[in-house]
Amino acid sequence: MANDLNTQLLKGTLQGCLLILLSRQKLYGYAISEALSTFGFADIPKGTIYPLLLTMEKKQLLKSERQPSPDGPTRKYYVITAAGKQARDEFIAQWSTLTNNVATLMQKEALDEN
Amino acid sequence: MANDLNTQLLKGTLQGCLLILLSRQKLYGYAISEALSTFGFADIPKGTIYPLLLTMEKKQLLKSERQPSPDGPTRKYYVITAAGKQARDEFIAQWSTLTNNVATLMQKEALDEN
DNA sequence: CAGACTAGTTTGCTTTACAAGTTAGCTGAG
DNA sequence: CTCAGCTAACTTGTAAAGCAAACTAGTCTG
Repeated sequence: MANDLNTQLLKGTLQGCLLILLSRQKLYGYAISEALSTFGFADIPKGTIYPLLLTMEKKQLLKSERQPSPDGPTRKYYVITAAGKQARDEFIAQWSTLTNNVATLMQKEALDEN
Repeated sequence: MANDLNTQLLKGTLQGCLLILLSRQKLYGYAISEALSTFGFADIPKGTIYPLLLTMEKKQLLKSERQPSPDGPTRKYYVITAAGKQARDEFIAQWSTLTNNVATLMQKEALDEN
């Protein structure tokens, strides 16, 4: 329980994370959802990840290639595009700004104990 | 331009920031929007902040007191409640988890240079 | 009085996460 | 052969949150 990631906090972040993940290697949706959990994003539902990948493809941040799988239906691999790399770098810059702002806010504010 | 904070990245974060801000002192909406800009959250629109405060009051994370202002209409000061402090602590925990996850992801992934 | 500033509210739009359900291929147990 | 269980992807509909824009109103200065 405790630290389940609030659905709202994820917004916007997830797309950035996918761009970073796909920077190194092409992956298909099912593998992405497994990879994310190794980074602490436990159980991001497939109802979240697949539609997001489709949207990103429409925005031309990703392109896709179908390849047969040894264990089941055809896989759809996603590859990052030049526009995707640019979006990734913008995400990193914005993320850095945001975390700095929040860190400052948390430092400056003496929190009441209870 | 460059680092204007993406609207999506803010989601969920803003409520946590307000809880932290209001942990130390009661503030009214107009002052909050000015205080936020000193923490790097430049120009969060009033169309964002006022509705959020009302929602948080409905959720009983905040309560409000009206006090006359020397410079204009009556101010509505917001005070954090016990439930608000609990929500604040949960936000801090979740925020910490999220930033750790993203940091790990960014480290592990060697980013292509362009 | 007019304009600028302070202060708060409301309406409607857009994006995004997600639950839930659907389709479909493969493998191994019985 | 059949069925369960896993792999793999897509679709529909809903809710939350940020925000633009418009509106109401009080105060202060020129």
